[in-house]
Amino acid sequence: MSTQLLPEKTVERLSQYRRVLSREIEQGHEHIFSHELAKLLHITPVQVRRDIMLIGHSGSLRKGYNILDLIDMIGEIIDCSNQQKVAIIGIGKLGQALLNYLADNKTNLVVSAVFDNNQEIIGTSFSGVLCHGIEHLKKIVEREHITIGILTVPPQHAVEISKQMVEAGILGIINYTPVSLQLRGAYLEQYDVITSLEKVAYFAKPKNYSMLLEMECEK
Amino acid sequence: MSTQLLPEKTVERLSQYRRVLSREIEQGHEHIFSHELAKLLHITPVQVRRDIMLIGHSGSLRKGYNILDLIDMIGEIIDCSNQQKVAIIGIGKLGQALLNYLADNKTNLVVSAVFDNNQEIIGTSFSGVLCHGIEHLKKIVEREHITIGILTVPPQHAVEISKQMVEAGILGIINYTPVSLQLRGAYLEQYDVITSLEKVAYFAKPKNYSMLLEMECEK
DNA sequence: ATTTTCTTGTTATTAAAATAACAGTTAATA
DNA sequence: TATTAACTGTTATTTTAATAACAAGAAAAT
Repeated sequence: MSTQLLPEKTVERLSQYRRVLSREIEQGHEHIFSHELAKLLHITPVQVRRDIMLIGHSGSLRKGYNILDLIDMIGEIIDCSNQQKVAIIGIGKLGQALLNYLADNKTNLVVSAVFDNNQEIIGTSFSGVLCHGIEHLKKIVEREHITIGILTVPPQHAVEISKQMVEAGILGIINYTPVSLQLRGAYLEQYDVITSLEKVAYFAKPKNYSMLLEMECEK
Repeated sequence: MSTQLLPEKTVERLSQYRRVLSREIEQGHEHIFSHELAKLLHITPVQVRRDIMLIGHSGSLRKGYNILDLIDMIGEIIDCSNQQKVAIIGIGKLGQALLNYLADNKTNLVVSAVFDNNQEIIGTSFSGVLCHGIEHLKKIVEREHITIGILTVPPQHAVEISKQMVEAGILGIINYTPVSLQLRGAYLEQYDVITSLEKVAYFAKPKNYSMLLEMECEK
């Protein structure tokens, strides 16, 4: 277990390594080379080796990396031995979609509660997870030891509810609303749907895309 | 209109500038200072000025930037004068959620078609957009001059359908499936739901979060 | 008129991430 | 036993992004 923080991008890739590695295990593979893992994710072997170096893992020289060991190691780094619990706040279309994603993909993160303010759905279950009224946020987060929150409420409630989440003891929030938040007391990750689409729009414009291609050729 | 490619991060911020600037216009403001715009997005004034410099826009020294001019300029850069058209491929929960986002937020990107392979929903409309069978992708993309695609199909179809999208003439794809793609012929942006959640899990872990805070203090 | 204040625009520096280069090691091969 | 081939692990370099520093100019204040 390293005592230093890992670079953001490395953490992201570790998550992806783990996913493809589980598939390799299912296919009966025990070891994998850096160039094989790299190919699965369309990145370079050096990047794979560097990431694995940073987490302090070692491969063997002619067999590559032991897949199970690597999966375990990544698990300890990302989600600890004790599984972290997640809450989804705002269980509209996006919240439900994300819940399905988490159910389908095996991750050690488990959604323990969802919250909403729509009286009609409070008390019902989504993929087996009970929906609570938003007013019970603090109580249930504390009781269930939930540490991660997914924020998918309508934008006008984002600021207020994000504050409540931190007060309730949530340590990490991923904010899917198009509202820029600033929190102290919890790690915050923003994802802006419109922005990433507009970014694609910019780089996909023929003039810009051809400039990109030219730059790649120069290398 | 600059002839050089803008940095990715700048493009992302331009998208966000535009959104908050439209709100400023609605509130009757005509000009804005870099530090005001920065505050709205919780970034630094220098970054705002630098981005605006890169797109070749100028503010006035004591009044700041003319908001309408800036919005227009960003529009020309991101979506051209001629509105770009978007298709959503795979209109499950996530696809529908994204469609709502695009409808709610004003952006110059307009969803012109959605596609699915579920016979029951083909022919029905989502937020006023007709759902077509996936087999008509090429025909409709060509007819409607759609250039951007949002990929939200089940993972097992991601590779095959992404190829069809490029063949159909789509120039930019945002891939929400947890499958790593590599395309030639279109700009590709990946977004991995699980990965970003696992990243939050890592940095939210008390030991890691406190290291982050320490690093900020040192500055 | 002159000074001060506050802002933009731009260059210089630092930090983060990706890439390249290569040393070192093991197993297979001659 | 020596040699080659094919890896890993690590350091060095380059690229990209963010931050800091500051010159220059317009309005306001004196």
